[in-house]
Amino acid sequence: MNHVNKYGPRDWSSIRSKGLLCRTGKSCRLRWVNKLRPNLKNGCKFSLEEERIVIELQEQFGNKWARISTYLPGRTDNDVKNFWSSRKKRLARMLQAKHTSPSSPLPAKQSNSGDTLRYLPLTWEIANEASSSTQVDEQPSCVDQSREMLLPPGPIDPCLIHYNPNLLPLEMMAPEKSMNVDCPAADFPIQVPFAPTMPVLPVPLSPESQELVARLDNGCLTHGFEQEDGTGSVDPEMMFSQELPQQNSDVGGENNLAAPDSFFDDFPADMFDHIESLPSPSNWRPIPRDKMRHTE
DNA sequence: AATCTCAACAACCGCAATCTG
DNA sequence: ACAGATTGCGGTTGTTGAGAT
Repeated sequence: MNHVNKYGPRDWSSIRSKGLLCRTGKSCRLRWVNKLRPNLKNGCKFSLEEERIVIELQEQFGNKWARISTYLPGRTDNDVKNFWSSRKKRLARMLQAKHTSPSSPLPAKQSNSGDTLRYLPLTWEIANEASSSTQVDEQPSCVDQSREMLLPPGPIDPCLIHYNPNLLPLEMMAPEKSMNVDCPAADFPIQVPFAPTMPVLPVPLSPESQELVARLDNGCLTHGFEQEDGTGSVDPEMMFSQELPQQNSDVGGENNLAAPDSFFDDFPADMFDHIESLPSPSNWRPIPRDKMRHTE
């Protein structure tokens, strides 16, 4: 932290050469990016909204985690990557389970979703099993163990997506805006690319369930997209090319306001004065052994 | 209470791009 | 133009903690 305060988040190799730490500059940088950097949402689970963003952007960008993370304030590429691989593992397990016992009923937890579950386009999952691994990667599970249900990335009901075309990736935002991220994610002071409106239902349902019901009501899962007036269908790819930010394809391009690299460079010199500094050794207190974890 | 399973997280590794002398 | 150093990114693996059995 002191090094970053003094030199900014670069010149990592000098940390080692100056004997400050025995770690490589590379791992110092990683530690900074993933843990020490200010305004990270450490310990916060991905909100439904963040999950949706990841799913959408992963489909568009592929495994460009760094790029995707620029749309998720407070999340690092590592966060996104870990989140995605967790989902992938879950999906793999579930597909396998389905394969080995196709007639076996769903676990009680999942069948709690009750009638809605049987409307899901299960052929979607099965079809993807035969496709390439990347294809499978891009198509997360409809059914989630820990949460009741998560839907495939597409098609998404356009009525539920309100994309703000003025949105810029986090790195492009003015520092004072991007530095103001609070937990939980639902309280974003910053707009995220997708902000769905949840339908109001008489029965208390989880947000996930509400979303699912909304989609089912619109028949979007099985019939693709419909125009707002209900006539005809909309090509999902078409829709995404319109819905997703044009500037996405320009990230790193010449139209950028700022490239990620220059992000910190543009900060005022005293910016890091506000970053919590390490306590002096005299203030260190012993950490109970069972609480000890990667403290550095 | 002990053990097992699994999701989440942290860190390492290798590669590619970029920078610098 | 070139080589070495540095930085950034994505894949992978190891660790931990919580919940289930």
